[in-house]
Amino acid sequence: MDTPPRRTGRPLSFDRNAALQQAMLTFWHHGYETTSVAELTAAMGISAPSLYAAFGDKKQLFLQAVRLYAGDPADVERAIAGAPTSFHAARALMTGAATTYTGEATPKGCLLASATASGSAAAADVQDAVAALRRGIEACLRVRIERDIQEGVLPPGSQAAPLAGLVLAVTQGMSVLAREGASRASLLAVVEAALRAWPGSKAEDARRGDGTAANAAEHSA
Amino acid sequence: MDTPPRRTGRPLSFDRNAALQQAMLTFWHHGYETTSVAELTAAMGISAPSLYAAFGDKKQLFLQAVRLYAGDPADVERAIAGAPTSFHAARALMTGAATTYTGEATPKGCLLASATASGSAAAADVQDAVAALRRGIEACLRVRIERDIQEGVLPPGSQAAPLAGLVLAVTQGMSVLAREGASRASLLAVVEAALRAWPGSKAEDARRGDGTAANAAEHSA
DNA sequence: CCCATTTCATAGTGCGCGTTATGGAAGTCT
DNA sequence: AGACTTCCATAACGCGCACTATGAAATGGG
Repeated sequence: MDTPPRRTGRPLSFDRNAALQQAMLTFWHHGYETTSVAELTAAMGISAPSLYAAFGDKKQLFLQAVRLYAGDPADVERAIAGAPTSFHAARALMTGAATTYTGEATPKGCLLASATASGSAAAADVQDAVAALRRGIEACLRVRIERDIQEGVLPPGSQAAPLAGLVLAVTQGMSVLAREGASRASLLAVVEAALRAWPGSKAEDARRGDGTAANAAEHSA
Repeated sequence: MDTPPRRTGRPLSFDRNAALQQAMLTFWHHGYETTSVAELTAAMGISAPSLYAAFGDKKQLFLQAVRLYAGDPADVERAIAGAPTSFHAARALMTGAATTYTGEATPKGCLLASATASGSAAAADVQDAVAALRRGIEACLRVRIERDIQEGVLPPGSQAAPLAGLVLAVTQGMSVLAREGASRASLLAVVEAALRAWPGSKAEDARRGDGTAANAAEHSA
C-alpha cells in the first residue's frame, strides 16, 4: 500500500521502520522546525538522498513519525469508548501520558506538544495535522463524558466540555513539566490530583487505585 | 541602569521600549528559534545594526522580551503570598493565564510555553532561563499551599507538590488549547473545573465567583 | 551476459540565517 | 565653527539550511 511491489533493482540497504523510529525520536527530542535534516540523517544512519527517496521530504517524514508516535487514532477512541466510565478513560489517558513522557529510553515530554508549540507560518499545516489529533481525542472524551451524564454515572449538571478540556490541558501541561525534569512519580501525583476534580470523586475514591484500562492512551516504546 | 548616561552623539531615532514590545509580540507569536532576526527588525521598525547596538544579540533580546512579558517575579510571588488562601492564589494564577492567553491584541497562548517547548541544544540556556521562571512560581505556590495546610485552612493530608504541579500543568496546557483557538470562556471553564480538585472545594464553593486577587499572575497588555 | 531498474555515496545547489564592517548623517560639547 | 561621539543605512560576511544532480554499485529479468 505504501510500497507498491518493487519488482527489480537494488534492494534497500536499511530497515525503513527502524529509520522511521529514529526519525521519530529525533523529532521528539528537538521538535519539528528545530530538527535539521542533517540531524535526521545522522540519527537514521542514512544519507539525505535515501531519506528523500524513502520518505518524501522533511514534512512528510514528520507526519509519518507522528503516525508512528500516536498509533492508530481508532485505538485511542476505542479505549475511551470502551472504558468502564469516563473517569477511567480520563485516568488512563493521563497516566498513559505521564508514563510516556517520563520514559527512560525516550525523550522527555510529548512529541506533539513539543513539535508544534512554536512554529512559523511555513509549518502551519503541520500544526493543523497535530491539532486535529488532539481535537479528536478531546471530542471523543467529551462524548464519553456526556454519555456518563445521560446514563447517570455522573451527576446531572456535570459539564463535559470543561472536563475534557481539563484532561487535555493537564496532559499537554505535563509535557512541559516532564521536559523540565519532573519525575514519573510526581506527574502521576499530578494526575491523581487532577482526578479529584471529577464529579463525584472526592474522598470516597481517593485511595482506590485500581487503574483499570490504564495505559491505553499512548504507546510506550 | 540599563542605559548609562549618554552624554553626546546622535540620539536614538526609535522608542526603545516600543521596539522591545514589538519584539516581545513577535517572539510570543512565533517562538524563539522560529523567529528570525529579519522578522524582528521588520516588526520593530529598525535595521539589524540598530537592533544589535540596542539589545545585544537575538538571545539577549529574547531574554529582555521575557522580562517584559513576565514582569517582575517579585510581583507574582507577592500576589501568591498575599492571597487570602492558596485556593485564591491558584485561581488568580490560572484565570490570569487564561485571560492573557486569549487576549484580542496579543498572540494566543503563552510566550514562555511557546518559545521553549521545542528547542535545539544551542538554545539550552534560553530554556533554562524560562524554566527558572516557572520553577519559581511553582515553588512559591507550593510554599503557599504548605502554609495553608499548617494553618488548617486545607485539610491535613493535602499534598502541596501535586497541587502546585497541577496548577502549573493546567496553566501550560491551556496555552496549547489557546493556540488552537480555544475561547476565553472555555479556558475559564477549564480553570473552574481544575479548581474542583482543590481540597475541601466541592459543591460548597462551586458558584462563589468572587475572583479575589484575580489578574495578578501575568500582565495583560 | 547484458540490460533495465532501483539505491547508494559524493558533492553541490540556491537561499536564508545571525551577525557585522563601512561610511556617512545627526547630534552634543567647547 | 569644528572636534568628537553616537547612530543610521547599505551591503556584505560565512555558515548551515532543505534539497538535488550525477554517476557508480547492486539487484532481477531476458
